[in-house]
Amino acid sequence: MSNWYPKKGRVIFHIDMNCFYASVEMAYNPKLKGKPLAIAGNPEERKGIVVTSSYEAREKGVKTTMPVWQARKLCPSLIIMHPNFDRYRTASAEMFKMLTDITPIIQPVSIDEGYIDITECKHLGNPIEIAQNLQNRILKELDLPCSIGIAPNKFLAKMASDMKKPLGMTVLRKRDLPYKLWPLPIEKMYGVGKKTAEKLQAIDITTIGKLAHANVYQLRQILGINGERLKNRANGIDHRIVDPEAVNEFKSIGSSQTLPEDTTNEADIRQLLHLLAENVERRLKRKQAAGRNVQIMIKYYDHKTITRSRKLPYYIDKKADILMIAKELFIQHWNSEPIRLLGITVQEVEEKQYIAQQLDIFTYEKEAEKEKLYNVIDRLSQKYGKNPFKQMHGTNIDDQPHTSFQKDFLNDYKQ
DNA sequence: TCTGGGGTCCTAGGACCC
DNA sequence: TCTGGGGTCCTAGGACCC
Repeated sequence: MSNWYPKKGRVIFHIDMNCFYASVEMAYNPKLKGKPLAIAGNPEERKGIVVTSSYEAREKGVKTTMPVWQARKLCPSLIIMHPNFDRYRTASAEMFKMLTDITPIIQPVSIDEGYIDITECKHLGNPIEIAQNLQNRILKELDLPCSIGIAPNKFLAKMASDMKKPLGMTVLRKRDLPYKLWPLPIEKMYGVGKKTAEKLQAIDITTIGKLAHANVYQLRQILGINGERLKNRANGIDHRIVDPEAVNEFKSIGSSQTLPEDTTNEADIRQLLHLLAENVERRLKRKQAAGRNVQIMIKYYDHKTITRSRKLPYYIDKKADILMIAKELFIQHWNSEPIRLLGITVQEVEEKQYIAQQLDIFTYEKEAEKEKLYNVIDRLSQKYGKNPFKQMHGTNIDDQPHTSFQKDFLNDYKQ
């Protein structure tokens, strides 16, 4: 193991918290240590699946995304807890704060993992020492185990942190590839999922090493541009930088939920759409952002899923606006079959401070209102072949048969 | 008794303009 | 008369990750 920084090139860490949610619960309540523990969303309902589990549970075959009933069968003594997201967010924030004592070049990837670039941290010691100290500190002060991958780029650091768990520390340099990376089965490679693995296996690419030496034209043919990229990664080539800004550049904000049971009940559906729009509004507000594309997702009883979206000529962030578009899309595209899950996502999201510069706020609101009204009238007339304007402002809205959706929709608009 | 909820990125086809 | 091709935008779906 080299104790020296490379003469050229970077030194990247990938820090990966082990069984994060389960470990946080164990730090919080040490009596749970050494026991099979699973964190699962709504264990009593059908959507209850295992989100994370302790190593003791994994030994019994409990896996992430496994339905709770199945996990219980495999491990009758399994302790099941609801997720305490506030707890996890706090622990995560404390962990990331420790990283700032090493370098400001930090890129969080999710609540429990992130990259740092320590190329310019020679004053803190060699990479091994820095990693060791960090791992010890996280364990000592937060009572949380992590694995650290040390490599010249992000991809290798990511693969390295995965090689030893828990409390692992793995160096993966270019010269280590032939014996540390290449023997791994292709499906272990980051970026290769089930589908890609199947395609690669079909042409006898069964290990990362075989991918590293594969014909690039053949790869491009079956995987497109991604084939080339994967081959480069397998050869240890990855020029992506550790970007501290990336975390602020969110592009969409969505909320989705599985219903307690498959349904065609319009009241239930309407209620859920309200809830989803409210969630999205709240999270947009929290980020001081707005978006100009609304997408709905409908997953039917048979898991067939459709998405339908509409781009808007203005930015929105209010529940009523989000809901209006979502409902229109829903009415237009629901095929009346039982629904399992609904989702609303606002896309093309920008922080308001950047949007405000585009248009003076008065013009913006006026134009937006006008545009919205025209669009609504247009689409309603197309759909119902009547003059919807008369309905909206008329007195006899109940004279004609309306579905509850249409009524609800018009009510929303009048507000 | 199967299979959540939050995202990102890429592809492909059609509309439209020049 | 009967027709090219490039570029951009929009939409839908799919693959992948945690």
